[in-house]
Amino acid sequence: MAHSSLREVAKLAGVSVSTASRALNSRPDVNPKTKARVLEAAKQLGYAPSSLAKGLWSGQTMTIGVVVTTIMNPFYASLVAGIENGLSGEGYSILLNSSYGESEKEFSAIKLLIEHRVDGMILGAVQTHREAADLLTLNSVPFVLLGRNSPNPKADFVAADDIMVGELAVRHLVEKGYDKILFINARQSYSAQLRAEGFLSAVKAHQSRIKKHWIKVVPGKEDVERTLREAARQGLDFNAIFCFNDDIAIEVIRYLKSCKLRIPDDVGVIGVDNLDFSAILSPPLTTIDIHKHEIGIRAAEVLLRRMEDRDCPIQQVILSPKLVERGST
Amino acid sequence: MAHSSLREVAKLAGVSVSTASRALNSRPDVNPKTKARVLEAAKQLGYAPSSLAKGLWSGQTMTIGVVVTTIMNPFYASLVAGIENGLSGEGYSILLNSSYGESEKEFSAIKLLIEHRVDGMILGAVQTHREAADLLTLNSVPFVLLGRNSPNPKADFVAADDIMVGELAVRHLVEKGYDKILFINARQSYSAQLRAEGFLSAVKAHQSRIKKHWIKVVPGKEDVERTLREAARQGLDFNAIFCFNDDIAIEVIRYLKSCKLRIPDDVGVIGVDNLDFSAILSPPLTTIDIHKHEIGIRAAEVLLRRMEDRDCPIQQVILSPKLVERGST
DNA sequence: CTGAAAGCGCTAACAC
DNA sequence: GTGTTAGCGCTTTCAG
Repeated sequence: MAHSSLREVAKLAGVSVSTASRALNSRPDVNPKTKARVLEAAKQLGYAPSSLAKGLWSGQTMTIGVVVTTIMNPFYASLVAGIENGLSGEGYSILLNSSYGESEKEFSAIKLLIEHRVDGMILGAVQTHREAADLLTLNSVPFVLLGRNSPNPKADFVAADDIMVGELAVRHLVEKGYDKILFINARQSYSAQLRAEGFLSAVKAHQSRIKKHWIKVVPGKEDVERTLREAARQGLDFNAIFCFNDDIAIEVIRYLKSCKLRIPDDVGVIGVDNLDFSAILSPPLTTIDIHKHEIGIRAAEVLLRRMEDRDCPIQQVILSPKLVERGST
Repeated sequence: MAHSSLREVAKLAGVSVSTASRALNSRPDVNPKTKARVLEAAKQLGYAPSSLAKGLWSGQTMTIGVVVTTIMNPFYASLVAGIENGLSGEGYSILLNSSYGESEKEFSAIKLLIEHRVDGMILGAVQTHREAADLLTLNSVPFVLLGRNSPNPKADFVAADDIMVGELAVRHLVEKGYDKILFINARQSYSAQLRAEGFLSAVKAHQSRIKKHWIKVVPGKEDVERTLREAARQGLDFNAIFCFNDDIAIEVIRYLKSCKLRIPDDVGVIGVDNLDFSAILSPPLTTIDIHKHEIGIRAAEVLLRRMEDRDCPIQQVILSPKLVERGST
């Protein structure tokens, strides 16, 4: 026995489909007795109204598409949880797709979501495929970017203030007396670019108290150790490392420990993201909290606003990061 | 400008809807030139076929509903990622809903998913509401349970061998020379019950080498410290703690450290789940890996099998856990 | 208060 | 090869 339709409910209740529909939607103009009969029939059949048919009619599916790199990454998991918090209260469900950081997959994910007629989308920032952007506008699907993905996006987005992230890190390290700073940055993302900008401008601002600084880019966290070995070979005598995120910071700490370097005495380490486990490392990791969960919540809010008024002014929310000082600096 | 329909594509290409449909679905019986014209029109309009209409017709939505406690929990995040891995290759998308461990929310999530006409569901184990189960069977929606939720489930499930989890922990602790073992268990879940069973049977099997043992139940990880304080007050002189999961193990370690107890010398600690951060704690946490990601993948496989043959025999996959020995024991 | 009928976008017979 | 039409499940005018 498959899903039962409104027709079957109506038949069982001995009324017409339209009456059944009215009853189930609690319309005022229906005899209480009839209504009761319909409700009873529905319950008996385990009737669940088809969102498909409803959506086809109303043009609303009550689903929101979400594309992130991968939910395995606790950072994105928090983000998605935030989105859910902001959304499920309004009756929306999340249609989840992963891009695994590949622009190609991101494109097909977006396409798929459009086909599913999601009412809106929240897009974790890969460099969005040109074709994807076209599709989005041609179908005029409301969407919000997680993190700005270009210097001057003409779309709604919610992001951390990445320039400030770079600045905060440097300022903190300087205050702690470190004067030879290595920044291990991630590759590619616009976020990374902005953090480098913030890093450099802060270095300049504090130039009297900073002897040396370097920026090294790693493709992934697997490459951290190799990069640090190289740095050693090149004679980089850093006494502090600013890591693009906590994931990288872990690798850094692991390597430094294996070199018998003491943290924070010989080398200070600071990360970004404030992941749950950061607090329980030893030493506990100093990090910059960019409010990942909050970003998700705000993204949901922005999207809802956009959905309700597609012509409202562009919404660009930039959240200020916060330093969380712990034992590693 | 909203979504364009097949009719608009057809009009722009100067053909009928059926021809357009055939062209877009690469049917053999359509003139190559016509097809090209249709494809061009579709591209120009950014046409994306409506899954709603398709689903209404075909009875398939190519979506799978997933209900877990919360994606914030890295354990469930891994699970969901595993599910996605096993599913997205087949063209399915995931409709995600959280239960936050509340039976009430779980019920509405299931109901919502049925309304969305998901082709199948994967359910993280809360004690599934009676009404929910009825709805599931009445609508004959294929589903798979994550973790068995009762002694003798008549449904497909994929779960860790929880009895063995309990046994492995005890055996390992005994081999390491610990002889006074405290088991900090979780509340309510059937999993917890089975682990306790395994724990007790192993204690019995090794009774010559175990002096004392206790089981304490904690409602949540926030209650760990209080529970350990109580234990101390009661004079429990354990020298090893088996924790229901790594999350709890962290709290335990934190507390033990604050008491200046040395791990693993004064007290051994073992957890369950092998979360990513377990390896980087200090000391690194000995844990039991129940293959969370694998569980997700297998659940996807089982569901696909069930969907393709709704009458195939009940599938109950039980994965053997594996001890991961590290510094905490 | 209730029923009949049209239509949302699509596919698959069935004609031509 | 291509067009016409019915119908998937629902809501909503429009008639009674």
